[in-house]
Amino acid sequence: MQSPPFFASSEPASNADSPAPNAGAPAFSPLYRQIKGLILRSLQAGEWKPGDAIPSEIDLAARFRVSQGTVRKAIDELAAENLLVRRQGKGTFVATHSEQHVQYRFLKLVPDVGDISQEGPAEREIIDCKRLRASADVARALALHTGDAVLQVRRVLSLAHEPTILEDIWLPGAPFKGLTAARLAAYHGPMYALFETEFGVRMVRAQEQIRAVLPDADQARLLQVTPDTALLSVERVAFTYDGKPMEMRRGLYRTDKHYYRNELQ
Amino acid sequence: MQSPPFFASSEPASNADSPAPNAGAPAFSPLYRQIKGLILRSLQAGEWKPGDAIPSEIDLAARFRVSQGTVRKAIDELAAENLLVRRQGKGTFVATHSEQHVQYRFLKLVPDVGDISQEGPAEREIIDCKRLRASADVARALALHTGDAVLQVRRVLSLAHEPTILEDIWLPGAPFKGLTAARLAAYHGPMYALFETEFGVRMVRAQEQIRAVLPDADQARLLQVTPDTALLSVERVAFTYDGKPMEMRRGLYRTDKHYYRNELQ
DNA sequence: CAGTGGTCTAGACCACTGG
DNA sequence: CAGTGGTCTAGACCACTGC
Repeated sequence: MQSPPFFASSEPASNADSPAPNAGAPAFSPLYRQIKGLILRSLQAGEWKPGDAIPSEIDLAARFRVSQGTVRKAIDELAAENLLVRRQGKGTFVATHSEQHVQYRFLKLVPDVGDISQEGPAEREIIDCKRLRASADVARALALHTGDAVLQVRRVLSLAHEPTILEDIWLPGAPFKGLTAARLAAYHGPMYALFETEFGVRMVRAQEQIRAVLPDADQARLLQVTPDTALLSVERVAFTYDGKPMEMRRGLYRTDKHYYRNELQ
Repeated sequence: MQSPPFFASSEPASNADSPAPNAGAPAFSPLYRQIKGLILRSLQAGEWKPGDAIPSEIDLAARFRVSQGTVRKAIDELAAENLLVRRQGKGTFVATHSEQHVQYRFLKLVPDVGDISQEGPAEREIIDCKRLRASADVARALALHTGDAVLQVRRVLSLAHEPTILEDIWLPGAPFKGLTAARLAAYHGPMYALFETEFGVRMVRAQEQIRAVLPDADQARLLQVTPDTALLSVERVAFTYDGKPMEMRRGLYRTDKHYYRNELQ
């Protein structure tokens, strides 16, 4: 192997290691993080699509002219972030929302008794799907300007044949041009899988803000509860590879037969 | 370095890698996991206390007669699980709830504006602290029998001088013999830090079940809200090194000026 | 069987800490 | 400066998959 090739690279300074722009500190970045950044860039660029195998560690080591161990450490981190999935004997694959046997990776609601798979697939009903102008809140969450075009979807998910989740979803208009209620209704599988295959938008990370609220009349009716039923309000912003917010979602969860599960570590 | 020493070891089969007792499958366990198990055992046994430095990687490699890289991988996993903390140039330390600058590691409630440190330290008021017999629910959560002695604590935490969290805490009687309201009130710092220093109980992991509820009259009074205020119910079970549940806790959170924050990845 | 990821080793060198 | 964790390499071998 030759000397490390990327320290004086002509690559634009778009490393994935968020170097915290301190003018004074050169912010040492180890080689494996630079490799990680290059792999990430290939993922963003769509060189390998969700579900695909990426090249073997040996191939990547040759491509980047580093040792296999260095590639390995880069892939380790990407796998820990759920961007890649390793399968011994087979290869390393780009994570996808489609074929994951955990159908809803970001849905933390589980039934009091049994598990989510016993309830069968969620029944989905699209209540509404329209284009409108972003409110200040939505614009801020999606890093848009107030008044920019956004798509709003309202839907109800039923678990065990009981309406359980009411969601309002806001999407930036441009990347989701062509998304309609019909298309949503026709698609079977997680919404994020549809985003992947139809719009090339891959959600990799999200953060949620959870509160307890009482529903308004509309919400109560759609969830078939009385207006004095406390509900979980789950506000989510989801991000793509490059860290851009690409979805905002506000869910109202009934928690009479389910709970939001969280592991602390 | 000599040949790996632990494959035919006389150690009792208490590896940390949960070998899933399939009689048919020998369940290959790599060396670094066995080392991890041994380090974990030393942690459980109290060989190194929270806040202490553990021996250097070179020392551990010599002790276990493996390469530094193997020790390193074992420590990597323990650090990823927040049981150890690495500090370059200084050493590897046993994680503690005491001196962490994130004072409340397991508390995910954050203010709508600003951050938790701006609100100053939480004011704590012990409402009640008594010994009683475990109900069926509590016994199940703590892996006790119904009727076993447990300690129950009720307290209110105020953030920004406003009562925000009402907690009922149940602890198994035996390990917490001698814990009184006075002792709790006298201690400044996280309750889990007190558990560490005074009772040798170290919480390393927890899971929470979150629901939306309405308070009863007592609860509403203590939190200074009206009974029609929706609150977050956060039920937590916390575990020690050996995976034994050692605390059950039910928190009621006001979410009018705070929210429960969760990162999904 | 070849090809993949997974483990283990040994040694060199770097970055950071504190005396 | 010595001691710590952090990086990088190179090579050997193991475990798993699928042809």
